[in-house]
Amino acid sequence: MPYTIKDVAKKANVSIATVSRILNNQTGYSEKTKKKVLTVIEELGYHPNAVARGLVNKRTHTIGVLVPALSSMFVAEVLDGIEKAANEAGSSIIVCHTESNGEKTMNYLQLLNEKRIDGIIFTSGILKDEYYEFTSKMKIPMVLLATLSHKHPVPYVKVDDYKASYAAAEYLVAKGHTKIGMISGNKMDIIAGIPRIEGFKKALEDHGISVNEKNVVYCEGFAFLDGVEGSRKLLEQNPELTAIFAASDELAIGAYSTLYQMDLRVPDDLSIIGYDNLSIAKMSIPPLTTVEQPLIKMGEEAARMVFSMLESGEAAKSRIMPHQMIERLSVKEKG
Amino acid sequence: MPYTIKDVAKKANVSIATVSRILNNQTGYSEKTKKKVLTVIEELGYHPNAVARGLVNKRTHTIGVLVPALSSMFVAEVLDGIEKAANEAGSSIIVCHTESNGEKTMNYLQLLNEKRIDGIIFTSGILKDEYYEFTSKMKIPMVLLATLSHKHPVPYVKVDDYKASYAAAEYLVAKGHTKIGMISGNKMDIIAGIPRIEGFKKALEDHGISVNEKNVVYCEGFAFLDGVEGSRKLLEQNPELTAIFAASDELAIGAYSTLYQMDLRVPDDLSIIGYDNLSIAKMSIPPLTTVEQPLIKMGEEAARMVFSMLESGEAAKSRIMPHQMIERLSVKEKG
DNA sequence: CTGAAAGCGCTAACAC
DNA sequence: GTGTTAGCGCTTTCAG
Repeated sequence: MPYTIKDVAKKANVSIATVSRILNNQTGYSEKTKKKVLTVIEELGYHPNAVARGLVNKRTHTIGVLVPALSSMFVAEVLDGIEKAANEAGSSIIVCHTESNGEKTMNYLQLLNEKRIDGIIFTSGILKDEYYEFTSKMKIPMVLLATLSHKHPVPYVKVDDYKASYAAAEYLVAKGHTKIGMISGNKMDIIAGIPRIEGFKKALEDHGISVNEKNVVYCEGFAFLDGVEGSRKLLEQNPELTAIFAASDELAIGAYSTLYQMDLRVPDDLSIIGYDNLSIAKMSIPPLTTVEQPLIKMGEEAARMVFSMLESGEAAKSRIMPHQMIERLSVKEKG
Repeated sequence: MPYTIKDVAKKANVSIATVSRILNNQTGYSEKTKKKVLTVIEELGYHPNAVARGLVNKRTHTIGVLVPALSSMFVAEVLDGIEKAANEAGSSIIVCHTESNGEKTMNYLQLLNEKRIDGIIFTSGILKDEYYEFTSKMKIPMVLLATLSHKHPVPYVKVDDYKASYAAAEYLVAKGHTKIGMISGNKMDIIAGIPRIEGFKKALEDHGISVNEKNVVYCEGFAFLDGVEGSRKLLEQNPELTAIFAASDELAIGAYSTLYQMDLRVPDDLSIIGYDNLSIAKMSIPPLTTVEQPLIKMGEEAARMVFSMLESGEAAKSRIMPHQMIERLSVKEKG
């Protein structure tokens, strides 16, 4: 049984109020009693009970983080940033693995609500109406990470997918490519799907390259396997491509695999550019040129936004984080 | 302001005690009042405050997970399993990123202590004396994951590193290799370092292959960069190797990179076998043959052990999880 | 079957 | 400066 504030008070011959004041370094006690109390605390190895504190303060110093998948490198990096910033702010994170499943998500939201967490970070996925309604009833700060909502007024931190994709496509064009294909994620995905496809198309158009529907292939998601299938399909329907833009690094690495099986070399036979700059990007052979999303920083930023909202009581304003071209060896200058 | 049990009681014309009984489905109320109370709860959208509950029950339904690095695929998978099992048991996880740093770890332990978490999972790293002393004072279940302690009586769940490495080396031998090198992790690491080295050496010896110190190279850690450097060094000091055992998949992928730069082909010029079976193993080119640690299952198991200790009050017994050879294409039959 | 009341460990008026 | 006391929202005796 851990010691309580009462034990400290008794042993130091003061009231619990005094101990509390010293603990929260408020005013209203002499240097002398402070010293005495601190000594007792030290002796006892006393530490305040955060649960009790939470009950009275209505602050648990814990935030909830909802992620779609835990064993993805994307999520891992984002979590890294969130955890870091949370820790600096004296808070902990509870991570919830939603599998992008509506029911699971609602259950987690319920759980987080009961635990009276201070804020929520909702990562990459669609913010459904029911989520929004529930969380807005909770009246705690929420921020969207690597996603956004056109419908609900929730601040977000993300990269500009449209522009980043535009940049990727333009990079390929600048390297002399004109027959460029794209392996995209889900075309129903309003966040990471459509904008990247549009950005890609627009860049080609702006450079006088006509885009045929045969130039882009739509996958289920953004995973490795989608990439191996997607690239196969893309190459079948359009064998003359010299460069491919993959909407995620995993997709790109998937493409590496099928190209290898087709006995095609990157970048000699085909150039590839990815999106994300996950750790696999530099581990692959050849190292993958890609558009970086500053995932760790984005996580930090999202967490900081939650804390600032908590303090100010005002809605934070959304942040578009800068993307960046990371040039490695998977794109070859053409001609 | 969320509704409280009082609001429910008042609206249902019963006492809070009755509401509490119904909430915890105990006995001592009529079907009729139960129905009435449940209706009110529904109408109000009432949900009990877990913080208040935690204060009286001394159970927060939260466990703390200490991990050395967050953006590692190894940790991501293990977390996946832990989260899953915790969720099934109705608990949440607070993840703490220690960076294998003693001070940070102690701070986290302190924090977790104040938050009155129900149990701890300590993942891959050395359980220092000070950690043990602190946690044993907390008097809550702790289990070690992918690590163990010879000194302190803490249950663990892990693979048998010695045997798994033995198996890896033996596999190479069975494929006809006799000039086999190893890229090991830190040789000071009593958990993941030494046993793997010993298992490797023993396998070779048992098959009549003498092991020279030139056959193994010691790295700082188990990361990609260690692998690129380690393999370079290994090949320099012993150019006639035909196969390499890397003590982690990341180390193996690092080796892929330097081999590629040296214009050596896997597996034609050199066979490679890894350890872990992370998701990169199947994404690499060629797909990596490796010894699997069932990371997700290990995470689940660790969590379940914590909960069973919580219920029974007794120490769980440690579990050695089975490793498994995953044959892919990075090892070539020789001769 | 049901309610009153004490108490979990702490904070925050409010007194002195 | 310091102590007393009333909660925070809930569970749990103990009466009835």
